[in-house]
Amino acid sequence: MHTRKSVRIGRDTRQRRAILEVLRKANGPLTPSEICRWARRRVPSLGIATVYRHLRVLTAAGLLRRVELPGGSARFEWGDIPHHHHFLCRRCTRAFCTSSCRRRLIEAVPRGFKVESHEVTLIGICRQCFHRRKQPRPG
Amino acid sequence: MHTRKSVRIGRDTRQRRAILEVLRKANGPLTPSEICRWARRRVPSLGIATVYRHLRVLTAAGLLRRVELPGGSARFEWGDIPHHHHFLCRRCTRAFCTSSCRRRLIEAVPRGFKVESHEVTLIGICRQCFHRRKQPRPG
DNA sequence: ATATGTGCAAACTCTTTGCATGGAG
DNA sequence: CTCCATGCAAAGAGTTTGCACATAT
Repeated sequence: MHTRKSVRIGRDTRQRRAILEVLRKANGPLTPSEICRWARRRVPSLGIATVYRHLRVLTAAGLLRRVELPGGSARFEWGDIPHHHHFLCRRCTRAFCTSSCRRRLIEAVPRGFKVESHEVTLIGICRQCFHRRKQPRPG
Repeated sequence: MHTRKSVRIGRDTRQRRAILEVLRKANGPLTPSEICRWARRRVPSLGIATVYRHLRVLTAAGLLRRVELPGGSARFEWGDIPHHHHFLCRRCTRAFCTSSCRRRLIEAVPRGFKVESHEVTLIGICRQCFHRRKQPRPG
């Protein structure tokens, strides 16, 4: 594990390794409870508070990125993947990464306002939900 | 007050009038607590639960629209204004309407996924926060 | 050995719900 | 007069914090 900026990210524990491995294998940003549910396969005693603590520290260090999509909890994804957007399934509420941002996004904003970043969320139905009746498990 | 679809929206009370008037005068979508705070100028006894109940009914009836922006509570705005996006001030967390969506927004999504709607949020600093030191009141 | 991490439970915030009373129709 | 709406309080969900014990370094 390497920190880019020599930022304090604390000790290398089983819990942290489990959390990072879940996120490394995910195909989109995950919520804290999703992360906890999956990481418990490796560390069954893992508490949700520990997940929140790691997510906060690792996000501050730049190793993870916080993604806020409409509707639910904040989600977390690997921090060094290039700029892109997300697809949020209205039915199962899972989020998926889209391909990178292709077009210049220029929105008129009032004079004097400073745009520092933007978030694009596409909302609809994912392929699995389109074909299935039951709500699939996250992951 | 006219309902478009003859949908049940319930009685015309002081509380409802106060909530709708706050939203009619707002320059952007407001959170339930912002709406409650402002509507209490007209109806001091107004409870937050009543605000939530009206917002749910009026949104279901199409009179209001629910706007989910990154970071906080859902926000509500008048339902019949044309398609547009929002500017969210990172500092005071107030949301403002931008001018309408000028460009076609085409994002590549995985095959089989159905895009039904999208949300664009621009994040940055609003003019007041850029010039002021203190967090301004919502509204 | 020592300082940090962990799990549990409690605190907190946001939102919803149950219930007795108030008020619109 | 009859329901529906209201306000309060309690119940739930999601997130944070305090504390005693466990553990990485």
